[in-house]
Amino acid sequence: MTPHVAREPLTRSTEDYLKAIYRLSSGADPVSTSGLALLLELTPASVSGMVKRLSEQSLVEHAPYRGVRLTRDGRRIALRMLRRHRLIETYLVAFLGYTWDTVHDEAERLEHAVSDGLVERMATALGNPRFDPHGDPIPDVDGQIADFIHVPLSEVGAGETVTIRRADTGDAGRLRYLASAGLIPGTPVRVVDSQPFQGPLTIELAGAERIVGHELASLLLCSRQGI
Amino acid sequence: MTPHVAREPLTRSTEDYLKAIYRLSSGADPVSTSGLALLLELTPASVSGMVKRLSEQSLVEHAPYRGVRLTRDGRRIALRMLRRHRLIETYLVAFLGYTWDTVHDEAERLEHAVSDGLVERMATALGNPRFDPHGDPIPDVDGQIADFIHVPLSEVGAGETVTIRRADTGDAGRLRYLASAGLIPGTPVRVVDSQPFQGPLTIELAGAERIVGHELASLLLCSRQGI
DNA sequence: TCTGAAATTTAGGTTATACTAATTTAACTT
DNA sequence: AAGTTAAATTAGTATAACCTAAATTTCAGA
Repeated sequence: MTPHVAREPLTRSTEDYLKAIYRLSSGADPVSTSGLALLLELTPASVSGMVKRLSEQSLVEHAPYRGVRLTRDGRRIALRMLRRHRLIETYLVAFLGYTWDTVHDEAERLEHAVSDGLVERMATALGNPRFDPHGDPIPDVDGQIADFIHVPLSEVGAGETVTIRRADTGDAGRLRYLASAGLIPGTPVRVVDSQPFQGPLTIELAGAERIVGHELASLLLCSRQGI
Repeated sequence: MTPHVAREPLTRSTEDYLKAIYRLSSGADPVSTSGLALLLELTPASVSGMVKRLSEQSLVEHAPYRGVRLTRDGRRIALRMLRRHRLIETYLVAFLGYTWDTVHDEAERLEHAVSDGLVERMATALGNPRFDPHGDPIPDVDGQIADFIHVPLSEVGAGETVTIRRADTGDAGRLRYLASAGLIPGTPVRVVDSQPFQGPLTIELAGAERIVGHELASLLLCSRQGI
């Protein structure tokens, strides 16, 4: 179905750049060289050079001094990496005793080494999950990705009930704390009170009330509807 | 316990070279450049260059024009790769539906990407197996590797009973055939008759008699004692 | 002991990806 | 509109690991 252009094999760097560009492309605005450099922990000069090569391979479109964006091919690869990453994380948590705050680095390396076949076997073993342990949606084989509206918990009005969907941080300390507090994806939460000016929230969670600071609440992305 | 020298991170090539050198070091004789080149599918010139670099890192000892052998450090790394490779193969077969003739390539890539932690989790999930699906012994965490005496089935005398331990080939066709014939590691076999001059063998396997050609019989390495 | 073939190493070149330093472009301020 | 600053690019260098071609070493047999 998907048209596969015969192309030179992807290097690890190529995969990392495409993934990073995808990650930074919220909305349609092009991604900046410096943003990429920051995320990839490289110098802007290195990014400039690599971006030029990626654009020669038609994986990105580059308007010099203006920014990069993914082409259709580039996006396809980025989504494939995202699927791999999230499925690997889910697999490690489900079958090998990892916790959601420790899977990232392992997945980061494995995603470049697994074959499509292995990824699909893992998906099957997991029952084709649609979300990873952090609540992030897993793209399907054709690159379709669930994209429902997320509201930071900090912006939910008092009285409203929402379901936690994602913890928008990679920080292990915060992730551990959130998990220990029961604030994990899939959990329904009712906001009892929300103080203004970066103030704390009072929430009802599993029948009990609890106070959450503004910073953590802003990381918890929630949805209003069910699944 | 094991003294770990702080050293620059191992590249994928380094790991592959050390593994290959280990593989070719049967006995104590040094390994030849051309042998390595053949196994790694590289030119001898490339191997020469890399061997020099490895010896600067004290991972091998190189006597120019004479051959290479692993140092203690080099051997430790080679055995770690072997453990990874064989545990990954075992895991893929046990948990993800792979067959013993299809795991090699996947393991070949994964062994460079997994962490020690993941390898040990897989080992635990498998109950710390001592042999992989091909019957090859898996080195333990300290690099100890089972090493019992192997006799090719073709050289077992009539009347003797042995246990198949390893299929000494990477050829998928042969592996598939052997499996379909029930000739897999762990299986006890009695040699009923053995014809001379590369002739076929008659064996008794699971109560039934069966004829096996000399070539395949020579690939089946067996042990005389139990486990 | 010499010699020539085979094995090995060295010399020099290529590619991918990084770096630093220098330059160019864009954008903001006044 | 000009000047300043921030961002991005180019220029030139480095490293790992490969290659081909040329030179060197080893060793077996005459």
